[in-house]
Amino acid sequence: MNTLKTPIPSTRERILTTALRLFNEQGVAEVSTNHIAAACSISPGNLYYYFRNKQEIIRELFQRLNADWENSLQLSQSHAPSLDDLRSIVAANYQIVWQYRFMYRELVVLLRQDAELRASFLATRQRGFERFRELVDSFVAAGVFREPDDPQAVDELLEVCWLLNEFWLTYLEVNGRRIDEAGVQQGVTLIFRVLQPYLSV
Amino acid sequence: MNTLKTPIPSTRERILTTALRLFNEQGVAEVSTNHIAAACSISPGNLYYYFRNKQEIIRELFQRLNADWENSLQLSQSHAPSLDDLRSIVAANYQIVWQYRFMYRELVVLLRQDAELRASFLATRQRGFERFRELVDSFVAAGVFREPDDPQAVDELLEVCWLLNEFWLTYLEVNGRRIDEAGVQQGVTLIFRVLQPYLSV
DNA sequence: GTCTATATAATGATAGAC
DNA sequence: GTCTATCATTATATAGAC
Repeated sequence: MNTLKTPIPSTRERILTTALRLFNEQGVAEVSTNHIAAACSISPGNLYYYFRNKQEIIRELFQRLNADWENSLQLSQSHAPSLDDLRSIVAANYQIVWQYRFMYRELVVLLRQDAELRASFLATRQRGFERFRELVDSFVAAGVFREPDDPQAVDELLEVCWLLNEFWLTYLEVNGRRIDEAGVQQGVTLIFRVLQPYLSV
Repeated sequence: MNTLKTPIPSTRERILTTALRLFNEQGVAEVSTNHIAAACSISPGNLYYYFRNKQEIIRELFQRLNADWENSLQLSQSHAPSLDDLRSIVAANYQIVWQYRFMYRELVVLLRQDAELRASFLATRQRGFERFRELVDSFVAAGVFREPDDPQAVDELLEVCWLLNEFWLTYLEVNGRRIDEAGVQQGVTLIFRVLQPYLSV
């Protein structure tokens, strides 16, 4: 019955979820393969049966991040988006960023170490950004978003919002703030604060 | 004559500037005390004559960051600040962040490892933020900045600008953009883009 | 102050038994 | 699949000669 309701995670799966948790809690450099194995209650050798090295674990976690993004992008393809849709899309983005927060904390170093990982991450991220742009464009078309005089303005506002999405939770962590639903909501509020002067509501 | 024009830096000084450069280039975990010593063309043992360990080097670099901030705060105490003053203050902030960019890239992990370092960094940063707030308040008083209806708005806008100041250059690095004067200027532009709807100019 | 030599520990990783 | 045993490598750090 356990098999049906809560399937026992495979060893491989436990390694990945444990690694993600430890990386999020302590940072990549602070967590060795030995630590991960110990936290999984398996031997160090066993870990290497599933992954050739630590980098491969990181790479797989990045692939899951990418998959979650792709998934989230699918879901947000509603055709007559409202500001509430924007609100929930932004909140969903924050959730993903939080789930894989160690990556966003250490992006520069992690991407520099692995060209392949860098390429796939940036590609997915680019798609997300463009989806976000389409969303705002549709608001402009619908008159919800008043187009600014300066044609560069929309691009710049988009970039600010995207940066907030990626770094707001890190910023909260730096401040020593416990991250909870309220923290995420505050991040949503900030993005709407930036856009607010252009919203005709 | 060399002594007068460009004094030969002490070994201690060379260790610090070399460590800063390597950390900025490669990240903290990637650079060992051996690497630093080699880049200074001194023996590993000699490095330990000046610093008890790697953490002490990092801590000293943080102290220099703090000193640069304090210094910058002094300079920005002009009494009838204009928007151009704001512009140059923001640009100066970006310069400091860039000079010590490894810290801003890895803030969460670095601060967690050292409570003392964390306390002093957050204290200085808090002062900088409050100085920034005073600046904006003075603009409100002078009528340059139109106070928004929502009383929370100013706080939120300030927080967005501060976050931009701390993370914009990291964001550029993630994008693989070479950081130059233009990149910094773009960061200044973004902050003014956020504030622009409230400026009566 | 600076070096060489070395101690100690941790890490990433592999081989082979079960 | 999982473990034990083991290794090569690297990193931090110290002792003592010069």
